[in-house]
Amino acid sequence: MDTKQRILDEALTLFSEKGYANVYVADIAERVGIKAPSLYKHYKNKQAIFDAILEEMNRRFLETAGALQINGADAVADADIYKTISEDQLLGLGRNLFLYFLHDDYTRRFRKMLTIEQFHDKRLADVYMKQYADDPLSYQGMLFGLMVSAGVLKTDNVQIMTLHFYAPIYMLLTICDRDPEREPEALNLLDAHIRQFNSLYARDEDQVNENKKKTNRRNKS
Amino acid sequence: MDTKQRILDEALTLFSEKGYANVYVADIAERVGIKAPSLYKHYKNKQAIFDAILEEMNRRFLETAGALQINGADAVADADIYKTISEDQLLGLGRNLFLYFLHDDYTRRFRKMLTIEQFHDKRLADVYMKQYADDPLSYQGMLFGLMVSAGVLKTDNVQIMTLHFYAPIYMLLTICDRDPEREPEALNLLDAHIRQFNSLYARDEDQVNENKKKTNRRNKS
DNA sequence: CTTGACGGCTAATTGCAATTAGCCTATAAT
DNA sequence: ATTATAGGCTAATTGCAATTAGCCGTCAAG
Repeated sequence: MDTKQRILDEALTLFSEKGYANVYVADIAERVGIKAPSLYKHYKNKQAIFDAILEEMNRRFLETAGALQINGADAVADADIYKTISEDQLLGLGRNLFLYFLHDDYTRRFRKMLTIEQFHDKRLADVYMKQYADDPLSYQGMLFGLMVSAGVLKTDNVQIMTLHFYAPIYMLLTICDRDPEREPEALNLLDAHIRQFNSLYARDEDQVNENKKKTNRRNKS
Repeated sequence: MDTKQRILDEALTLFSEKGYANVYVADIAERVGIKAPSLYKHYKNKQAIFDAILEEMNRRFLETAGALQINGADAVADADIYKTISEDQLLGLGRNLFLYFLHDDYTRRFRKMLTIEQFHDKRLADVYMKQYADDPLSYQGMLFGLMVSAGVLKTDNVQIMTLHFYAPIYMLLTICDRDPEREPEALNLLDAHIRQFNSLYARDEDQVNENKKKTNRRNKS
């Protein structure tokens, strides 16, 4: 069937486990079920395989961008959600993000490969930073900005609040990447983190009620 | 002079920039100012150089353990410090940790090498985790535990509070490792993070005063 | 039915980089 | 003064892994 695609897939798996230099073209071929020279019918050379993976990753990334959701509802489309977000919804947001990053097969392998090869090629460092630092921070920063405007969360500095939300998620992710057995422990910490985050940043009760009234009024009109 | 040591030093620099597999024995030799075959007078083979770096790192790590200080005062020895710690001292703690990790030449190169090679060898993943996740969390957890007992900071969950303090530092560190030009930006975020952390977790003013009285009383007796 | 593109194979070839052989000098110990 | 050792060099050697050459079967288009 689609040998060309299978090559990319197996190559990504191997690169993510051992790094580009430690993977032999023959290894990739074997996994695909062909001999090494046959690979060259599909790709010019080993580097071309690597580059094709990068391209595909870039394509998928653009497709997926902004597709993260809160409990099935499209996050950006319905800004009203954030006016009454509950602790449970915040938990959902964090868990979705964490589990998507951790379990999505393509994402996970790709992240590991980036981690290994990032100092080899500045392009990769940039992709890594964008995908795991800048983009999540700016996306969530926007969400939290909405929540703060709505009075659901309270802070002087949304950027730092976002860092407080995301940095622990990022750190737990790097822990699980290195040692998958620690995932249960990480999930517990994740929940505890988000609950504590919520109680630190949630508006006072007065403000909650105030806000609910406003929302009700708006909904009636 | 001490060629054997210079080999380790140059090798570490190269490994941290390009990864073990992409560094040629001849590169290391050139940097040291000798020819490749001469290296074998000092080390059995390339792998032995790598292993020697690991050993040396382990030795230095044990030496340095617990040597982190708050503004020059030994952190662990004088637990009283934490009873009246100020925002500035907290800033000092965070900056010291961050700048030590980021600028200490040996630490920085070693961390980059670990990052690149961690999936190649489980030992390295373990060292990385210990050095950049578990140890900092448990060390700071202990400090924060003292501060909470002393009533300087307030929380239900010291472990999560520690994560809230350290995870952003860790994340900013990984950003600067990949792109040193972002260090000024990271330092600003670091300060803002710690100030916000302090205002989120600091005891109420009542409790401050309460605590100061107690401390004074204790000091007088 | 034949032809050409596709994709597979085996058997070279190539090229590089680690390592070894073997030699040479300086110096420190006997 | 002799000699052994440490540490450097040049010139092989080795070995592996990427790549190329060249062959073959299949199958779809004409």
